[in-house]
Amino acid sequence: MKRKTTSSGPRYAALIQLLRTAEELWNASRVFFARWDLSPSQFNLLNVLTDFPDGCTQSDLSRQLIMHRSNVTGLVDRLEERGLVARKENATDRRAWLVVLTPTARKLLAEIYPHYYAAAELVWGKLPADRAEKLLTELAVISENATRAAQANS
Amino acid sequence: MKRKTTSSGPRYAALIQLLRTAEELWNASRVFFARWDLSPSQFNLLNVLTDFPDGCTQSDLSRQLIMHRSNVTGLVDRLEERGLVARKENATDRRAWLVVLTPTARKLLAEIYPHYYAAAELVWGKLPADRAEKLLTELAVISENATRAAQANS
DNA sequence: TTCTCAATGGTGACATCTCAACAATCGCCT
DNA sequence: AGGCGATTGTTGAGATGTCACCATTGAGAA
Repeated sequence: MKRKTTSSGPRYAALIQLLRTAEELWNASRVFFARWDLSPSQFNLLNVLTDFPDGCTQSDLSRQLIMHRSNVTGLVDRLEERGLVARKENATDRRAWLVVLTPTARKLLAEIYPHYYAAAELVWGKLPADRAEKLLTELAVISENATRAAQANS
Repeated sequence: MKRKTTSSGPRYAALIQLLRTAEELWNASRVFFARWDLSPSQFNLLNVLTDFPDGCTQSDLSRQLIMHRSNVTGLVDRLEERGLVARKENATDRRAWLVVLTPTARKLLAEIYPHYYAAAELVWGKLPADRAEKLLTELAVISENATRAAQANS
């Protein structure tokens, strides 16, 4: 398995490494939530719902989770089958459902959160809070740049 | 749409933001490569292959791309249909294919790379090289921590 | 040599995601 | 009131990803 050494620009290589790291983070979260038989997307959905005690439209959910509406359908379907979520009829808008957490889901989340907090501590490790904040700020800028660069037509 | 204010630990919130940013980066790369009708995974596969002029086993590819072997099958299938990749027989190991780039793929990559380099410049923006390097180092540590934290059973 | 164990690639089942198209409904404008 | 464009959720096609299982092949131990 011979391997050539690449002589690409450093920023190009760094970008690839950045994407790689992003992927690993996501994979780690997938492994983490597998303990409760949840996917990261499922947990994110439940987590978002805790902020909306009165329920949340599927379209709202799709915006919060940055995913396509059609994807929310199946996600809610499976969570509903497991009894973690319920679709309530919406009196003011007969097109839209109101998705709400069930007590079962609240119990499950209460069990998960302490582990998640602990994991967050482990993930950030000894990195001081101000460094972590700076890292997040820089990452946010980079992410915006990436979104803009992706659509540039040059 | 009433929204409660969450009072979770800052590191927990920061972790969620980190994952969110990682997702946005990945999405941006998806938009970017759509111009050439490629998915990020397809580009990554082709890009890895440029480092292996003599070809590469599908298992090797799966390790390089950090994905399951069975996923490489379909990925190579579709790239082969498009004439970007070829499966050569392997004399020394009759189980394994040797996946190689076609001239068409090399031409396509030669067209993409300048755009990719330019995009990398845009993505990193004014961030000085030493800051970028530090960010990547910290991210790598975080990623390792995440992988470890995901498997912790406490 | 033969036997056993590991590695390779393929398949099927399934979750997750996108996109395009669709019917139902809403809301606004005339 | 009527009409029209936008929004909502669903569906189907298809790519991407995991996992478990399988037959074939390789490689080393008995």
